[in-house]
Amino acid sequence: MELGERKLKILSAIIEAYIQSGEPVGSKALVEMLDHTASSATIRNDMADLATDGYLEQPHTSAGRIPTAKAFRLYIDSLMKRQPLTEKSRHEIEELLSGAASDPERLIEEASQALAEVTGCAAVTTTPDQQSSSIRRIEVLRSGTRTAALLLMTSSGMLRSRVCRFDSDIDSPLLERLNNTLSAEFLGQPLSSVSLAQVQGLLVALGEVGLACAPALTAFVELVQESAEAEVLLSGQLNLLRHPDYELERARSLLSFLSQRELLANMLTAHSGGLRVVLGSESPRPELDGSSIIVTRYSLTGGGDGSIGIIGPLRMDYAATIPRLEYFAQTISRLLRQLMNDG
Amino acid sequence: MELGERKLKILSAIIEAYIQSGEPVGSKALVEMLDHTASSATIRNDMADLATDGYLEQPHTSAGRIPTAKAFRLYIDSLMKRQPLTEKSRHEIEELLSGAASDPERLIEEASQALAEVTGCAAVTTTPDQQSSSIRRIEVLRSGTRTAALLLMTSSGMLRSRVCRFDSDIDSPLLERLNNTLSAEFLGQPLSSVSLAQVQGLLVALGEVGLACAPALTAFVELVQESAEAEVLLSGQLNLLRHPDYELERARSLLSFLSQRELLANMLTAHSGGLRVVLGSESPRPELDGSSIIVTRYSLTGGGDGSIGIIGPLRMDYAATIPRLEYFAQTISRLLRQLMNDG
DNA sequence: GTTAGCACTCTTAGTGTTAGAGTGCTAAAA
DNA sequence: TTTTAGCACTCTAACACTAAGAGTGCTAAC
Repeated sequence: MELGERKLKILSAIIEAYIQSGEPVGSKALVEMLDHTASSATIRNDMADLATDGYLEQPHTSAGRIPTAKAFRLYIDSLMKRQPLTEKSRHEIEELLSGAASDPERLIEEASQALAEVTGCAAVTTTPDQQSSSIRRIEVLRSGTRTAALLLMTSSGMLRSRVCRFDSDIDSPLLERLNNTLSAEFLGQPLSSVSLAQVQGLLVALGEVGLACAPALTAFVELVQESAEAEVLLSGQLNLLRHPDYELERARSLLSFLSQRELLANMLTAHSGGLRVVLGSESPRPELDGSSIIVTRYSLTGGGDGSIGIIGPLRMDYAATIPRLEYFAQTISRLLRQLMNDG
Repeated sequence: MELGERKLKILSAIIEAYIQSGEPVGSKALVEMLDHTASSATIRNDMADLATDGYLEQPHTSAGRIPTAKAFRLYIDSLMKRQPLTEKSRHEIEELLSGAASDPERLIEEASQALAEVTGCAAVTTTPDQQSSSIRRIEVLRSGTRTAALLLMTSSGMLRSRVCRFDSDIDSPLLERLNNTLSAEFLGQPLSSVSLAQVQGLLVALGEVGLACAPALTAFVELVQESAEAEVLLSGQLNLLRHPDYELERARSLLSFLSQRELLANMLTAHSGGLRVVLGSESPRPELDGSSIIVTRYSLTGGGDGSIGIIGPLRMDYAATIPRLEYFAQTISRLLRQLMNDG
């Protein structure tokens, strides 16, 4: 299985040509690419070997060769020469992100859009994992005779609010009591530690007003859980429709998969760190066949971190895209740390 | 231009057959549909007349006829017999919506998804117009040495929050002063009345701490403006890709148009009330050609109202879809009123 | 191990043909 | 005057056929 140097060169050339054109690559064209260092017959022999080793396949007898997933894997893991970002594109990215909001969630959303734009793929991000962050502040604010606003702030700077309805009229003392109880119980606690059981305990502790507060407590638990789970943001789906490799059916099934946020979240959070490339055909999901996912992680000082990645056709310019994605992750990490540090 | 009764029947039959099959309709098939009340030759003559009047067109000489936009217009405005909702589908809709959240924004979002599911089209809604609603509560809550959470509640029960960064460290007295000032100035005021000028006046009134509060004031104005403008929610875009009338290019350009939320918002809010059907080819937007938009409005007791509609192929089952949409609008109005009334 | 040459295969584009669907027209019938 | 039957005509879709071109695999020579 050891591939000789020439074979590797041929394989690289085929992959790069295929990435560019999307067409099968023939021996004649390869002679040019390799600067006539070998004849077409030699190249054909090597190609035949590469095909039996599973790196190449033929759409039909008299067509050129197409790299298989195995070939892409090899290319991405060792053959590929990363294309360093030009000063100009660094600048462009910097520009796109520096205008972003000071709200961390918005920053990530805007970064996601920018990434989609820069790479021409769909971009997917998760908001920072909040499992390890804690509750910084809780407020229950009256907003009507029977409604209140529930506000939750986490140590990583995320803000979540929702309207909560009570079953009966509420008054200020009730809310004050609720407020104090919630704050006393949960302030500084990690989000992951808030359990329904604990909250039910509070219901008892609140005594006669406990029952009246039940809807708020339920809403509070939901709010905490909602805050704790990383949210998945998807941008630039339309880019996929623009790419010639996606015909309608494939695009539809991919987009349909991407709209199932939980599945997507699992894919993204499944790995611990570093860059990861998942080639569609390697994954068990048939919807991902013909597509490729590149994910990496950004991290906050507070310990939280999140995923950022792109999804596009298998035939993607990895050498240029991967450094871009990494630069995005770095920049987001830096900006978020800045936000947190003097937050 | 007066069309005789038979011609109208023929036209209706053509439209309905075309809606069902998507194929050109021929005279022979029409003989069956009209229960042999006329011969194919007669029908052909009438069809020729309808074609010269601009109601029908031929893809090519030896094909059947396809209804034009003019025909659809006539059909929708007067020919069509609305298909009343069955008890079962009423129930289904009721079911889908009753499980929805008590937060009005979520309710509308979930309704939008349900509508897309029920109609098989893309659904589009706007959150209630907040121009006429007023500020019910404002809170600035400290969340870090230099950050605070800004919270805005409106009379219609909407909740908006955002993180706001200060340029220097903040303390409780500062925030209390800011809070009091904002509340005193804006509580009960309609959202539309909040102007940058007024806020800048406050900056002066706040005296020495005014400058320190500037970021919060800017954020406040942004938050108000953001709350005031109706938000456009889009669901079920994938449904469009599933429909055979949309090939890739048409779908792409439509989805691309739909992603421009401001344009969409303009289209939706352009009319005052009642149901409206916009046939794509009638609109100046080339992206909408071949598509059709049906919009109506839902309303709140508080005076605010919003749009709800669907977007799908021109060849749509209007007779069944329109009553469904109207039922959605009614139900949402009712649910929102319930929420507001004891809110 | 590499190369030139050549027969072979397969795709693609173009052409011709045919069956079928549907029309428009004309002349007769109501 | 309106409706109908009949028929010639047109156009499409499907199929088969052909020729050109691209690319391979194999063999024999270098």
